[in-house]
Amino acid sequence: MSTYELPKTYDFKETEQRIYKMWESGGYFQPHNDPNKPDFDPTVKPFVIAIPPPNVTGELHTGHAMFVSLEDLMIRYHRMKGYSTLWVPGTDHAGIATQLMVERQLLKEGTSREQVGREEFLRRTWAWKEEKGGLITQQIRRLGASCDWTRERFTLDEGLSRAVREAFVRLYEAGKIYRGPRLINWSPGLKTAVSDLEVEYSEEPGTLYYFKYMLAGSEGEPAARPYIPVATTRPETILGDTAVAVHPEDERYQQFIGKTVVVPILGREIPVIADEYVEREFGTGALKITPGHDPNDYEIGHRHGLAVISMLDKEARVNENGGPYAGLDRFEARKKLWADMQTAGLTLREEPYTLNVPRSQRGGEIIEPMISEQWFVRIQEQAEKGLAAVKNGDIRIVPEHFEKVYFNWLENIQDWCISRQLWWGHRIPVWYCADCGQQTCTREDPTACAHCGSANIQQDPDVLDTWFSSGLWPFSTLGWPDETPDLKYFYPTSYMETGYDILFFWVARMIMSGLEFTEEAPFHTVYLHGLVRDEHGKKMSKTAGNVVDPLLVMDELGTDALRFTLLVGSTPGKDTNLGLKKVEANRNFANKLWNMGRLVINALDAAETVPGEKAEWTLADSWIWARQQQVIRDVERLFQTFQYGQAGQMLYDFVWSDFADWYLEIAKQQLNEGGARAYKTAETLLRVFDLSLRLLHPFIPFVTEEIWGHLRKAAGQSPLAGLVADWPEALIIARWPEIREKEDWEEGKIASFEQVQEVVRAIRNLRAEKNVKPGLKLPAIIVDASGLMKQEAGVVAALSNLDQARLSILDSLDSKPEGHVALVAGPIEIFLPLAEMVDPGEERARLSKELGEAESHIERLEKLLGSDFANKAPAQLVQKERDKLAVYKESAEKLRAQLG
RNA sequence: GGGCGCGUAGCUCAGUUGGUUAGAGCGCCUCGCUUACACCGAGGAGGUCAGGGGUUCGAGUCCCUUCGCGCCCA
Repeated sequence: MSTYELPKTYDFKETEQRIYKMWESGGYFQPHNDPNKPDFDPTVKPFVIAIPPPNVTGELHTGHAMFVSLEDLMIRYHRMKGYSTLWVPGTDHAGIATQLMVERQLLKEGTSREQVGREEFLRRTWAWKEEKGGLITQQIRRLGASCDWTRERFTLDEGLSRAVREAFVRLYEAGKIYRGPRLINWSPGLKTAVSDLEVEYSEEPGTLYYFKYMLAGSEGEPAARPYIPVATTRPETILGDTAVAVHPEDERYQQFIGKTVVVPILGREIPVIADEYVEREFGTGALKITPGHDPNDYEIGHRHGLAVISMLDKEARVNENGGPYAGLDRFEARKKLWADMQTAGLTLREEPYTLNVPRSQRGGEIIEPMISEQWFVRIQEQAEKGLAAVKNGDIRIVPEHFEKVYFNWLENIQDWCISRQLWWGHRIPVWYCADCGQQTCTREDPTACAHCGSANIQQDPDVLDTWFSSGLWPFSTLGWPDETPDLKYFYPTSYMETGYDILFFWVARMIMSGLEFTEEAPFHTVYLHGLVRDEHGKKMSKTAGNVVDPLLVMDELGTDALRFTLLVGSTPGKDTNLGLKKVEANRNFANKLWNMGRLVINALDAAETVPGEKAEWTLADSWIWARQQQVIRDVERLFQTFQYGQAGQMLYDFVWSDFADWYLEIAKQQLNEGGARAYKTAETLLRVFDLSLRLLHPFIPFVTEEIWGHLRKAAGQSPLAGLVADWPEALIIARWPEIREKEDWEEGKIASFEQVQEVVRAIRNLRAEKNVKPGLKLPAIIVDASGLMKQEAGVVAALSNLDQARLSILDSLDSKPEGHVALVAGPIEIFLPLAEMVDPGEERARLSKELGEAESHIERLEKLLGSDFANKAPAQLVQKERDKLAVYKESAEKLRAQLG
């Protein structure tokens, strides 16, 4: 009979890799409707996500685990709904990170990139990428990611490089790109420009230095000469000062405006200007202006036509403009200059002050604002289009409040510095002619200057910001600029799912690039998830030692457990805390499902043959079915509103608290009855469990696929084979449960079953309270006029461990039976022969307490129903409260009778 | 300086368009290895939803305000 033996504990280690291989080799990750194949049907709707490409140098962290879990959930859900689903995977070349990696390696070998040369360096970097670059994609596979690996891309591969080239040339030709000296963020360690977004500001203790800007041309003793007191946090930049600014209405300095002052030590004369930017309350109210080394000063300098002096070189050492300090490091120069100024009597005082220090996101060195010759994209027009796309609803951001953040950034955007002084990346496709000095920018590498024909041309040495190529990702991965079948069918993509921390870095740039190059929004929905933090909400960091390694978690507790933990309890856009305890609980959930599967499979044996007569559904059958329909409706609604966490929680509760705790226990009884009842029960078990597995599959794909496979096989060999005949060969491509309209009978059955639950709980509660031996089957008298208890006697007896042979169910009872303890559950009374185990005083106290509770509810509800509530609240709601009141009144009456 | 978010059980967090007895996991207490599961089952304790005010028949949920914490932008 029993042909199916499954181990008692779900073995995820044995299962996960095998299942993943089965999926991948089965081709299930590829869209079922493929525009490159002859049977392509253009009317089938696609659902597409472009993966946020992880750094090719990267190793799996919880952020990856988060986005993979979410995107795989979205993808699997849509796949099951019948969309032609495509999830495009790939990696990002990560200019700085990768270059650093290889440079470190070279350093170990005692050489450097400069020594080996550009060509050799790139060869080594590619070699490194080929060798180690696949690691992250393997790790993403472990998470169960159902992306189409046959379409995997890399930002530096041939196709994507062509897309980058095309994009650059188009912008260049349209005059939307320019080269020039501007103030940018310079990383002296990496010796490259970095993006504003790659600079972090940290509050650090520092000093505010007060000193004298002496009025030019004044005579006499230095101590008596007029001066403007100025405060600065960076005295070394005095060497680059080109003005002193005061507020135009500041009475203290009125007489200085328009005059000139003398730069300490250097002796240059610079003007005193008036600008409203100056805060009169800060420092001395007079501000030194260094346009070459401060963004705000740069602005002011621009307004006033001031000279811009760069006083630092690429390694942040003082250059020839620093006079006697030339050659000194920026921090040494600070000390030396200040000391010299002290000697010269130009200093006033020093105060401790908290600085906002710009530091590189990578490496943490102090970033230097510097004037540098770089390439920029004119961003204004693109930004306006990007704003419009969200404002007019072409793109929706979830959660909505990030729209404001997005608007705010785009409204204040600066031209985008796209050149980087690196070697690893897309080289800027511009050649300079040594003869005529003109630039040549073409789609194919030129051999001669486009202007004078000279062969004496040289390519710009810089590469493009990595985000330039990432910005093209949603369409470059589909073949753009070619009008490939993939691009035509799958573009625009559907969702862009990523962390809110790269809303500006990436999402905004993709939107702008998409609109610029394809004239379409690259996706219609942006879903942003929060950061993954440790158990106590702290940011994970190596120094704090609280980093959770998703690979170790998967080793110990399984991929499904990790995924479910990340998905459930997290809310869009909000940070999530990841605690191992939670993962463990979800590991247990997977095991619970496994064992439910074992029970259901065993139950199939109970349905020996297809019975001749038909059995009606029992109350429990109707209840679990109605409950599940409710859950299907709710889950659908939650998916539509991106509330995946809640959907998962709801499924967890349904499966564990309703299906396992109640229905399975009742089903065991029904199976024991044999015949048509057992058959019908097995059928219900199979159907409800099947739907549960389908609903859970996007959350926990491995365990559901594994159990479902066993279920399908076992059912196929049973008399219930007809039920599984239309199941596909794998759960991953099974159909998502369809919503059915609520039918009239559902609410009534649910209410009746809840009445049964209440009676059972009341009896269990009393047994526990009075320490009745767990194994002891008690006789009982139940009084119920409705007929429900008579009908459900078997269920009540089994679940509350009553002796059914000694269970009498009466319509009414004139007086309380001797030697019994009374329980009241709404309109139903239960009498258990426990009087001898119970102290009468205690018993009265228990009943009085219950009566008190009922009476307080009655009072509350009568007051509520007597108020405006009855007139103003929806009728349905008022009726609900009236019904409740009736039940409490009935209970109270019964309890009063007991207390007699 | 501007903007955003958060404060719910001992801990970590959920909580639909406001609907009247606020949920989960872990932890804690009492029982129980009953042939799906001890990665389990049954029962229980534990909350003036940060404080104050307002709107409403009704507020954890909406508005104002105070306090505390966090993030983003300048």
